[in-house]
Amino acid sequence: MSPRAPLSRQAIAEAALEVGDRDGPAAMTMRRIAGELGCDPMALYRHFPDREALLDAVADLALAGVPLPAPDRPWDARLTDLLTAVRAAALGHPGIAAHLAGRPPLGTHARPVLLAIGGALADAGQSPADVVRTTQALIAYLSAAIAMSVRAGAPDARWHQVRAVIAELPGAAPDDALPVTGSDDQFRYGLGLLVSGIRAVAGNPRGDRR
Amino acid sequence: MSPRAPLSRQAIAEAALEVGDRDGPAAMTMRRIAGELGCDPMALYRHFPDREALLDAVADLALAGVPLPAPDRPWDARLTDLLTAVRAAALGHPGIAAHLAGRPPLGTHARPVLLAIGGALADAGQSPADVVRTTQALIAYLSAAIAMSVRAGAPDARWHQVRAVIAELPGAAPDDALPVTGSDDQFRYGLGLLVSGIRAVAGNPRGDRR
DNA sequence: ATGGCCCGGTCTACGCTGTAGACATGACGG
DNA sequence: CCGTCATGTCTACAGCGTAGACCGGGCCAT
Repeated sequence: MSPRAPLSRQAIAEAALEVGDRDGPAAMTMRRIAGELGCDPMALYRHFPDREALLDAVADLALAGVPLPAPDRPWDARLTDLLTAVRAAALGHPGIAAHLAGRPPLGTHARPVLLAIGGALADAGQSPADVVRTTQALIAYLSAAIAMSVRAGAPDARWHQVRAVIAELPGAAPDDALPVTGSDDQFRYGLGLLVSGIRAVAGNPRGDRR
Repeated sequence: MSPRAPLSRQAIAEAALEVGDRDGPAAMTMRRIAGELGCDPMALYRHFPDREALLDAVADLALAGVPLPAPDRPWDARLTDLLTAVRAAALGHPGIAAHLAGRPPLGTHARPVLLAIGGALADAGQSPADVVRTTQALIAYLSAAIAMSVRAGAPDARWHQVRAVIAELPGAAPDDALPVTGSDDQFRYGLGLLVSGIRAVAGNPRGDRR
């Protein structure tokens, strides 16, 4: 009696994201997603060529609504805000954070973010070639950092062992004085390293707008 | 007639790596690996609790034989060499590079590498807490950069689109003048950014040994 | 009005997956 | 000689992605 709204890429991706959010990335199967929507699994193939494409759409959807910084702020502030916002958006769906690591965001929602990053770097005085290089480096850091940041209780706690190994270095501090893997503190620090590196190479270190 | 050498974690991981190398990460199924070894699939479970554990061992194995730099060289040279060597080792098995991205290397073969990185950073004058932070940042960059570096013909060519998007920035150079995603050049550049950042923060910028 | 066509959704079925649980075998220690 | 244990095998199951045939209904040219 309720003939259900027609499917769409958007609606499917949303349902998939909800499933993944609730039960982890492995739960995002065609059958479970279809169940969430109350339709036949094969219906999904009318909108996506295969499961991989659907998962790409989910990753992209997770980036919807990332706020873009005002373009009149200094490039380094814009850069920091952008990457922080992307990470926050991804962590808003902790169940699929790991899923994002191997899946660079390139869809509709990700493009403006990517372009904003590039714009900030251009304002830092980088050449187009360096903008490409730096953007890729930032995305690399960002995506792996997101994967690290799944909460400690998540099924994949592998990353947290990095800390344990380093704690064995001679002269290391007591374990509980070390920063937690994937913490906000940890992320900001790494981001700060990259921004410092960019500043050291850039032609516009003061960060004025051009 | 040939009763086959007994299985072992090492032998199984090697077979799995060979399968993944040859036919891609999705081909590393319990049945295919067992087939490669000429044994029953269930035999693998006598040596690994489940498939995930086996794949962890594969990731670790890919890092076997990474050369450690001489400890009397400056910290930044050691750092650069280490990360470059890890990347080279991973790219020696291009079929599974993507597989490594979400799977930080923490096993037997990876530990000395991790400790060497930590040692270099300590020599750079970092506090133990900063060593942990920086190491994690480096590993984050490294693992995603490896995932980016699978050759362009690989099944997962997603990363290469980053370049295309950035090429649309106003004033960008012609597409073929931009660095190739995941190239050696690209990797070195990002690594250089991080090292510059470390140097800017470090207490021992000249890189002398302590 | 009518015939054709296509779009979106459904159904069935196939080959493959990870792995639980029972069983065989052979080595070893008492 | 018997029990115990480690190792490898076999069978079986639930679940997976998806190919291919089918079906209703809306659209459009005639």
